[in-house]
Amino acid sequence: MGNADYEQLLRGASLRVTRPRVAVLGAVTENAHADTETILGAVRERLPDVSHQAVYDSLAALSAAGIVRRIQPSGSVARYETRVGDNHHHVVCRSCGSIADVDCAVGHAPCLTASDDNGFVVDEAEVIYWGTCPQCQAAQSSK
Amino acid sequence: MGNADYEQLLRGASLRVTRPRVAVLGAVTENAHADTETILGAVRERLPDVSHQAVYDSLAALSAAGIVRRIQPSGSVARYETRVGDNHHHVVCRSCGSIADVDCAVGHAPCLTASDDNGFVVDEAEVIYWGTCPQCQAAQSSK
DNA sequence: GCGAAATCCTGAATGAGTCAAGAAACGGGC
DNA sequence: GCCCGTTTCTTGACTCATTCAGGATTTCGC
Repeated sequence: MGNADYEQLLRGASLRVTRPRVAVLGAVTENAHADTETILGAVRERLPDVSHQAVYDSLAALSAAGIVRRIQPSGSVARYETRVGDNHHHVVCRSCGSIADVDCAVGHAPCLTASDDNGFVVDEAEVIYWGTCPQCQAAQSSK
Repeated sequence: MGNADYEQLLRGASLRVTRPRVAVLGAVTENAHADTETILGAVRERLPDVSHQAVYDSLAALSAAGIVRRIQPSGSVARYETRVGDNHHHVVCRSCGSIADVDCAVGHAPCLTASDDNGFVVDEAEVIYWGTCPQCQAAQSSK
């Protein structure tokens, strides 16, 4: 994906096209599930003088527009990804915190229907699987 | 539930029975989905001189033992509940942050099976429904 | 190009949560 | 019922992701 594509995405969401935003979008695309610090580093490879504040603002704007998705498993800092709108979920490693994508197990949005919603109007279901990643399994069994 | 019951729970989990722990357990039981500050306040009604550190330590010990469950939706502080082991999930209001329980929509632990686990060994699936609570719906429609 | 509005920068503040070291409490064994 | 080793609690300081504020720049419709 080139910068032109990112600009398209931004314009399509009625967002102003600024260099920090394009760079943030690129950084998030190339670093799935990255935390803010990693994104900041990646953005500075493209645009050395961005402030961390601009990155926070951009991420907030992109999240609000639905272009990026913010995920934050318990005990972790915020992480971001650009794969949105396809109903996929995440596995998180309890020991190292790494995250991987998981397509929804049971077809299309079955988990979206709560049996008793207590009067809430539900618009999204988020699933987080907790477990141990292959690396950590190997590390533990070799002890 | 009386303190004797809480003591039983603690002993059953091979945890030492201390007054802060009993008080924390009581506070979490009576304040479902409460954040740490609320729990601290409730604990101090029973035991005025507990330190906040003792509450953090107790919550960590109880969580590790599986007696309480820690939940932390994105953008929220940590919250705790005592209803564990029954595969229920949560609805979170996007505008006020309130949380309600939801029994699993599709029977027993269906969401526990990821379609492709990327080599992860999954031991738990956590589902968070995002939406708007009745109060916030009313507040928004009356604007 | 021009100007209003949005966005970005610099720099400081917030606050949930953690760390550390010594004091006190728990509970198994006598 | 008391002792002792270990766990837990207290006090107090500290970390660090994230947010807030005010002024300077940039964007984009006209």
